[in-house]
Amino acid sequence: MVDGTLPEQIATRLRRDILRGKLPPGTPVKERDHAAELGVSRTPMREAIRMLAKEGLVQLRPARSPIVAKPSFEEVAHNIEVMAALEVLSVRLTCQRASDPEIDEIADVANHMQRDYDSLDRVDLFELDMSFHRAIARAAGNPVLDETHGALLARLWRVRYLSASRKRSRDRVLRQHADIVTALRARDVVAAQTCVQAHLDHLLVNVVDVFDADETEDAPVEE
Amino acid sequence: MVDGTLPEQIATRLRRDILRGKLPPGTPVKERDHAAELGVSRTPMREAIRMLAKEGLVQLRPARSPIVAKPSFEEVAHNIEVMAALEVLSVRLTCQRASDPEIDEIADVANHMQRDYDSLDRVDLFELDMSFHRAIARAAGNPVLDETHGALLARLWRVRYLSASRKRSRDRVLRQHADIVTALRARDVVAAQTCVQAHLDHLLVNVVDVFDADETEDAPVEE
DNA sequence: CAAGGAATTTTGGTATACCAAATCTCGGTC
DNA sequence: GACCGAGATTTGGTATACCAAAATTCCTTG
Repeated sequence: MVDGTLPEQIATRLRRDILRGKLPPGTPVKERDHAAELGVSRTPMREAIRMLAKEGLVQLRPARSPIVAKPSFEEVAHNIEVMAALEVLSVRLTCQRASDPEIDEIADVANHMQRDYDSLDRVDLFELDMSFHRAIARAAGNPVLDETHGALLARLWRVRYLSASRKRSRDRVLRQHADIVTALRARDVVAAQTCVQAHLDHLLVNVVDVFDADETEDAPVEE
Repeated sequence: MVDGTLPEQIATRLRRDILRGKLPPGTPVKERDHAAELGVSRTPMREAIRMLAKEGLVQLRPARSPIVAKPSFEEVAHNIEVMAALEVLSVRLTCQRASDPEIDEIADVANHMQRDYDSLDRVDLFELDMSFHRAIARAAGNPVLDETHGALLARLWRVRYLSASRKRSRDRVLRQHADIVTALRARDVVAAQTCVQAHLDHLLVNVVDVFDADETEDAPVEE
């Protein structure tokens, strides 16, 4: 988890601060102040901010302080829509090209997640779920697909972090993961695509819940 | 075409040099030298190089000079594979959600291209073809899709630039564009997706030709 | 003459200082 | 009292200087 390059370390630090809520949406991210606070120069801080911008966590504005992004529901929905298309492509390619051991790697993640579901905390499980999706994208054997998918997945960090807190959908998530693995093993393209699409559709539903809860909470604040 | 920000100007300049062959693949891109040559500092040059890296034109290496990337056929094929998935998604969303005027914008590009095909030079036509694909991605009304697709399209600049020289496929390209527009107007999801997929499959075939010609030419050079 | 190591040079990484534009504030005027 | 403008301040953009790591080269030694 320890990154070598300084900008990445800074980005990791900022990312955590944003996700933990220490830097709420709308907060300006002034490169001078944050650089001084972390004891680094503006140059690597600048680069770190660009990274976060690429991930969609902060929003760059011309001749203006970048601010912590507050993704609207529409934006998140758009992200998921694209990600679904990429994962549907992934499972098709995986069914057609991947070797059995490569599919086993996906299965391993799913099994690990299922086995340790009760003993791990939310964040660990959240990381495992991300790993599952990454494994799917990687198994397709298309680096461009993997990279593009990874960029989108990174953008969903925050909202997925929130929706991971919901334990209600626990059984369904595990079941869907298992279904996907089964379909991949059977090389059943249609079934795999259907399962993946369903999985992400449910993610979208969870996101709707998160946003609903968030909005009813924000309403009285009159931002 | 005039950009305000200095890093973008530098990136544009470097991009042209790379595409024109002034900086052949494998050439190290030393930020010091190029910055001095352009009369700018290393800071914006640095940022420009990162941009080109994101576009896949140069390849960053840890503790090493970035070099001009030489995309292998596999990489290009992987790019096209992902782009096809995104455009298939695009036309589906466009059929389902776009307004008729939005579809008209796509048709305008296609018509413009067809009308002026003989009076424009290769580069202009190439730009128009890119515009057509961009228009498709934009009409879907999903900014994330548009942006992701745009990044991929940027990566194909070089190879598409080369394959645009081939006049053989002229009629087919125009016909396919027309077919896509027709399908979109009819809101025929299946037909539109089929047409788009076929269009990109043909692009891949053109790319194969380009690479074949390139390799038989490279062979005696013994790089 | 070859092989290994040390020093030099090259290169990217980082820090700092300067600049220009945009914002905010405060004072003056209508 | 409200509005407009000039100046001060804040902020990102850019240039430059310094540093540390890595590659190369040359000298020394077996």
